[in-house]
Amino acid sequence: MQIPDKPSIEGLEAKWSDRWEASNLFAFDRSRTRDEIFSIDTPPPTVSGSLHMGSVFGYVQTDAIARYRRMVGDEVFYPMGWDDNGLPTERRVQNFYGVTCDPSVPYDPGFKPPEDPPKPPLAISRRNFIELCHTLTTRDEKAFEHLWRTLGLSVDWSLTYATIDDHAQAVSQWAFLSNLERGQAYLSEAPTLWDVTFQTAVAQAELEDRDEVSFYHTMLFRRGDGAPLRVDTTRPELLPACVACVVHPDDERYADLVGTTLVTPLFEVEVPILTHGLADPDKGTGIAMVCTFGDTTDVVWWRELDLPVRSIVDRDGRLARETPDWLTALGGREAYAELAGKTARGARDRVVALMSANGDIEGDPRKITHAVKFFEKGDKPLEIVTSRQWYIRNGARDPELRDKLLAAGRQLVWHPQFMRERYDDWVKGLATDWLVSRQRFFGVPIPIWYPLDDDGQAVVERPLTPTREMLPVDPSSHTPPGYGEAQRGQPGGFVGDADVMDTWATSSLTPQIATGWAFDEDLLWRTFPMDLRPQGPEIIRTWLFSTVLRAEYEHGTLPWHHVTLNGWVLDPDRKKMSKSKDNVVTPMPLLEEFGADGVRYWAARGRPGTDTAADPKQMRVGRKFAIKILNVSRFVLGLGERAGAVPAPSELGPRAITEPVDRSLLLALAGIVNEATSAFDDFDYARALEKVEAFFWDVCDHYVELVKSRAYGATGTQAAASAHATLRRVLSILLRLLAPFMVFATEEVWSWWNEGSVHRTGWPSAAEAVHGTAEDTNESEVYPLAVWVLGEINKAKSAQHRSLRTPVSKLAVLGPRDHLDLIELAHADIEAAGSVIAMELDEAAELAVEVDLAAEDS
RNA sequence: GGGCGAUUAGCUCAGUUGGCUAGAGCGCUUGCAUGACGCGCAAGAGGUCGUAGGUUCGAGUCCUAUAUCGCCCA
Repeated sequence: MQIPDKPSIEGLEAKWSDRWEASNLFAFDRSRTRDEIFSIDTPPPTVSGSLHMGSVFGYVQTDAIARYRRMVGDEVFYPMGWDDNGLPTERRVQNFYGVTCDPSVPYDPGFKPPEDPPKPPLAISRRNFIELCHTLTTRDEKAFEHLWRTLGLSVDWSLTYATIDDHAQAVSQWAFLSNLERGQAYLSEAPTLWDVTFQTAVAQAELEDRDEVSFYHTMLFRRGDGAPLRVDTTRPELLPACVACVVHPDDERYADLVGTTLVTPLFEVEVPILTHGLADPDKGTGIAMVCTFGDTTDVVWWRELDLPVRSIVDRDGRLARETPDWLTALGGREAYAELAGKTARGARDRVVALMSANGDIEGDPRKITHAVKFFEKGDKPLEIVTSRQWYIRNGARDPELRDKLLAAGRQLVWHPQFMRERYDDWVKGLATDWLVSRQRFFGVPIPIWYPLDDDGQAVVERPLTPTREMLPVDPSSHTPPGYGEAQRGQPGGFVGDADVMDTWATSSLTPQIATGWAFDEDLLWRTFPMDLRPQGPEIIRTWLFSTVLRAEYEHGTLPWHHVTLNGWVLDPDRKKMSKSKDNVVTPMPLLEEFGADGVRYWAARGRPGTDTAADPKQMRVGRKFAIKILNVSRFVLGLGERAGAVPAPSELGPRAITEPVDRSLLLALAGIVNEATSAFDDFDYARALEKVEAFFWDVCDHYVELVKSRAYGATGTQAAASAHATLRRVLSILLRLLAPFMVFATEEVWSWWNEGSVHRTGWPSAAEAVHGTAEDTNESEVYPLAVWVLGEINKAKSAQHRSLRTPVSKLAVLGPRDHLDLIELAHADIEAAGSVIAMELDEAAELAVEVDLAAEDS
């Protein structure tokens, strides 16, 4: 046995993570069967994001659960993934290298990114761009893996996947094709929320409302009788796209105008006045112009009132260059020519100027603040354009499916339970099917081609699909079955769908990707449906929901049995961390300062679902805790090495435990084992840690002090042996109870006196704690009573500012007979620990202690 | 505007189905060189449990209202 003289936690992370890796300690044994396996659907972190404490927090909590499961005998399937496909990566590549993707630029096989990001950015080909994405994500993934290893996450690294890798692409495409075959995916030309900066469609789940300052302009429309009618709008530039005006059906001010028509100012287009319940009589003049499309309400009016499409905003956010053919009046065509090609904002200023000059605007613009829809990653308001996009049905328009999904949410066990409300709210609030196509580059291609008719027009109703063996495919470089590359773009040939899928369309399949669905059926049935999905609460509506949806489609089951939701990490001032506030705390310096166990301790103290501040003070507590584990272990294990009056460890069997104080402590330990176990079984790692930690410190501060003299042999070999055996048993059990949290300190200590890793030993049981000792529950109070008496002695010494070694010339313990009997059982330990010269027990109604200290200077 | 959560000692938080004088850590104060640890040990001060009602023999815990903060969604 090698016990260092001065144990230290420095360097334990590197030492043990290297050994664990070398010995494949956390390797998954895929020969085990489903009932023996606990499988975890680790949420792949977005590697293009920064490393911050939020990344650490939830993953540590999950790791604690994984380690517990492994110790109770489960074979833990615990893969890590990287979420690297999608817009965040594209954006990071653009900023990092100073490039933009221009699909019209030819591929340059020898391309090297510039040393310094150039301004303006360099336009590069799609293929070069994607290569840079791969380069950068590979690099980012290494940084993440290093962090995870330093933290001691017990994942099996051989199972690692990335959402852009070939396997994930194949799974994603295969699931999409399955959805298509079953009619769950469909192509539709419809008004689509469009981000003009990223030039892509976005889905409902990616929307964000932001308050924007805007201005109401009062425009004068002309009634049939020539009289003016005031219409308020915040978007006068959309006037050429006006297709109707609506008023509320109960609004008597306009009742007699309903059914008549108005002529728009400046452009002189005749539009009907219609009624609709969504027209708000209190907004502006109570009469709204309907444009295709200014906002989502316009889309509702357009659909429900059966209005024509008169679109003027192009996909780049500018007004169409060509003058629309529905503008027939000469003045209108001239006015439009001034707007063509302008941004929405520029066109607005110009159209207001033109109308003011014409007398078509009344009064001054009025400032208002209203909610405007944004793409969550964008910084310009969304436009609505009509385009052909792929959708997956999600229950928004299918009550039967919606009910199934709600039932699935009830079947899933949520930790904490109240989080389920957010899922229910989301499912009930779904307005549109899930738009999955994106007009971007670094993503999983939609695995579809379209035949071209004799005129070279795509026949979108008859998409061409690949076989499973072909996956993953890139329709822009692979050819559909039965066609040759020469037919690409030719009449009678084919054309590939140029779009990629939404990143969630792949991320929603992490259970299928990880467990080998469609490609490794043997692994699938051993690990699916998975046991646990840990994740953050902010992605219930996206990730969790879409994963439940895909599993419902593919398997008709839940993807997992349990979901744990971690809380937010707040900055030390309890504010939400975000890059814009510049209060993001990065983990590596903290790991260096407090050690992985210190940081893990902080994370594991965060209750499930509860927001927690990234508080270095808590990490310092964790660091001291880890050091204490080393030190107390050194004491316990060092006892056996002393020659002389104490027994060798090999002589310590269960029968060595003879002292009532020791048995009493072990009874308490048995209770702690039970509490920690049931807390863990309920995924409440924090409660388990709290209970065990409190007991650990109690043992260090009270039990050890109480029996220290006896352990050194002051009252004979047998009594010493009882203390040794008890201390060793308690240490062994506590190390295992703490192993899921303090992974490095416990492993280090374990290695001093055991073969193998503490992380592959069995979780302790209450029976083990009291094994071989008479379970006399009458004795359970011996230890706490003895600690209480010793505390009273200490109090007396402290009150007189005396050393704790000051002899007690006389100690009188007063109390009821049954209590005195129990205290008597610890008589010798109390005397030794309190330096008591004479101790007497006197019967009394109330428990009390009288302490006489020896004279000061003796 | 709707939903959910939080509100307990100066700070960060426990308090599991209502039951004893409401706990811990940090910080603070005062001490202590004891053969694991001074990154330690002992003792102490510090709270009308956001507010107002209600149920109950009994409420930090249950109910209602209200305030403040946070998150999610309109």
